[in-house]
Amino acid sequence: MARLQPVRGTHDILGDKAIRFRTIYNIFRSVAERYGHEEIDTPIFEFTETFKRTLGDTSDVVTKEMYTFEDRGGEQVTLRPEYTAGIARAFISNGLQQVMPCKFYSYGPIFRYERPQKGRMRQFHQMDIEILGVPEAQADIEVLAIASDLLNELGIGDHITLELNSLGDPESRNAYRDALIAYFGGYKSQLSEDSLKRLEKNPMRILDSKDEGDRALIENAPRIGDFYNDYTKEFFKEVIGGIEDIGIKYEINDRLVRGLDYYSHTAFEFTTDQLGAQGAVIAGGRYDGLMEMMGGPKTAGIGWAAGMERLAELISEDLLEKSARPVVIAPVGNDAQSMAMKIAHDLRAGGIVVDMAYRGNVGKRMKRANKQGASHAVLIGEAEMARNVAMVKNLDQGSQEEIALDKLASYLAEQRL
RNA sequence: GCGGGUGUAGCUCAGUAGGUUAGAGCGCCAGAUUGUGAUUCUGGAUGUCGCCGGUUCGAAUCCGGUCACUCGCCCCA
Repeated sequence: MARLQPVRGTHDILGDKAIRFRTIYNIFRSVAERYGHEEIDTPIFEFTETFKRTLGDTSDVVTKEMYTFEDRGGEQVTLRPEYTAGIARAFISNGLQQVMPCKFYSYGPIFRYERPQKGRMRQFHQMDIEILGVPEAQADIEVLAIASDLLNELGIGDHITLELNSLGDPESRNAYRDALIAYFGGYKSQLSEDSLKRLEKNPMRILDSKDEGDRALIENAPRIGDFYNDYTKEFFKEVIGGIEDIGIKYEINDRLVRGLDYYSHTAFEFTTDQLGAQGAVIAGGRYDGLMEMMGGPKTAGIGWAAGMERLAELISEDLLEKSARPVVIAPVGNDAQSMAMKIAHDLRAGGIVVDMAYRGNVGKRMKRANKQGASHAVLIGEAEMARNVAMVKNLDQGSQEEIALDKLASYLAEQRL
């Protein structure tokens, strides 16, 4: 136990947890496909440069959280710390601007070297949604609608708040940025150490600070809404109107920001207060500047990522997909055993879930069948074999009946409806 | 990366003025019942007391370190 432990911040997914993951993923996929999204699966690692370019050299993810290593060929590669960069790269690599718009969904592991905590692991799983090539606000609305539908179908919509903001187009955003630098620049002596650094590299991130001294300053800091130009105002209005029309509740949070330059317009987070410090369950935004920054054609983009582990903690037991109850075959004696395998095979070919009670006397095997949650036990011994029948016991009712082997599949199929 | 809490059987946990072979419930295995399952009864195995080192005649218990989990900071999904 001490020796064979998993790497810090990684977990085995089995049992109840695996069922939760599967349940959530299936709902996610069905919602995404209903919106016309198709599956994309990009490699789990990329050239390190891909992430550095997209995430920026100042972000925490790039500067201290990436799993980066040199492969045997001397290439610097990185386990993906987020989805968007890989999908954007795939878009460019595959020349997908020819087939725009592209609506994708994806699911898989993500890696970040962070201090593990509840809801925060080093290998965790995200579901991802992206729309590429749609600069219109309709994409923003659809992407939010997918998130909202997903949460509702997971039965947790009521416990989650959508916080929404607009970062504006580049013009609005730059004006705001300058105003922030001017404002906080006047209080340098009062800013926390972290925020001082942000002032130079990423002034909008100061708004995220939880430092008490900072918070007082932030209270009176300029508001982004005052810097929106007409286009930005119109765009934001359209997004808000669109989600109101389909009944999505939201709260405007004008302190919700994304520090990186390629973000614009819509930014949002779905958060819950039920997971402690790690409250964001889905987060995303519009990144119209990203493709160009990566060296591709200028292409609008918007998307979000959802944390599988966090959602898995929130959903109710009732939602879980129960696996089908098996029919368990209990042979008695060596001859029956080989025949049992054949019978099992035939039943399985007919779509029936069949398990075997592998060993022991009849009592033991029945006990086994019960433990496996079987609906029926199929008993085959010498007496039955001689007459080409099987004894089929309904484990819920305790009744049993002799059934001819060639009728077994149809009998069970009917019984188990 | 910083600060606090925790670490005993597969699971949930008892077990401190340091004292023989470390406990309970659940679960697991076997038998009562060699052709009939959830009950019941009987019996059994649970284990480097997270790991390494120190103090001591003697450490699950005290001390130091380390690893992991956990809560907060940070960051985010």
